[in-house]
Amino acid sequence: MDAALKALAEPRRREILRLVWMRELPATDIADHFAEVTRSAISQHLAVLKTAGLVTERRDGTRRLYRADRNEMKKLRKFLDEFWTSGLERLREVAEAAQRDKEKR
Amino acid sequence: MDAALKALAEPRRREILRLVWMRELPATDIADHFAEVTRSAISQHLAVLKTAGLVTERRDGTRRLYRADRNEMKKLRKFLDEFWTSGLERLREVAEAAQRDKEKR
DNA sequence: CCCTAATTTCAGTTGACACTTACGTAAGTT
DNA sequence: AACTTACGTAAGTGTCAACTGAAATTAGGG
Repeated sequence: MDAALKALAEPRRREILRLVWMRELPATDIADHFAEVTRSAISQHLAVLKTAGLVTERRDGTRRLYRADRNEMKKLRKFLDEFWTSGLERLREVAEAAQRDKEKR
Repeated sequence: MDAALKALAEPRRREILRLVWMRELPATDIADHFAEVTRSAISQHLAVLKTAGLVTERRDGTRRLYRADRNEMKKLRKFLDEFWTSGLERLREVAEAAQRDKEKR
């Protein structure tokens, strides 16, 4: 999830993820969508997304087809949700802070 | 939202946000939570979080109190949600891709 | 007014990262 | 076998981001 968050911090990678969200696409088609950068750059972005678990790769002859792996995005949402819902976690931290204050005195 | 995503990509900043999620905290208390880095580094992280709209700052004498601004996080959740829900956006992109294919031939 | 506390700001260093160009490679095509 | 297509990988470059240590800033107390 750490890697996924970092991967999504880059706008270009978000755009790529959008492209492969609904359908599988070969690397070339993805790269064609970006006039500003080279194929190589896109290939590297795809690698980042892949190791972050945000996309999966499937080979078909000479081509490589990419598709979003929605599971990782679900985890991200869950992570954000937990900022609200996990009151327990919050309480633990409050307790720890109080402890530190005590030690300081 | 772009800035918020980037801000959260850094683990230290996520931790800070957790600390000020439930309660207001002065910068020093926040910095004390991190033994590994200097006060200065934390101050800079706080600045990033602030310009990203993830925390608010309130001055009280010589101290500065920080607190999470949950609104921005809500926006982030919305952003993630829209990867699923905005089918219209997806359809537009599919249409554009088809157009590009046509032009290629 | 000097002093201390709390905190930011500045200058400089280092490492990470997005990028390009060039090359490598595997699978189809002629 | 030679060629082409569809990619990844390697190496090098420039920029940005996280960090440190020192100086500046701001408020309050003696």
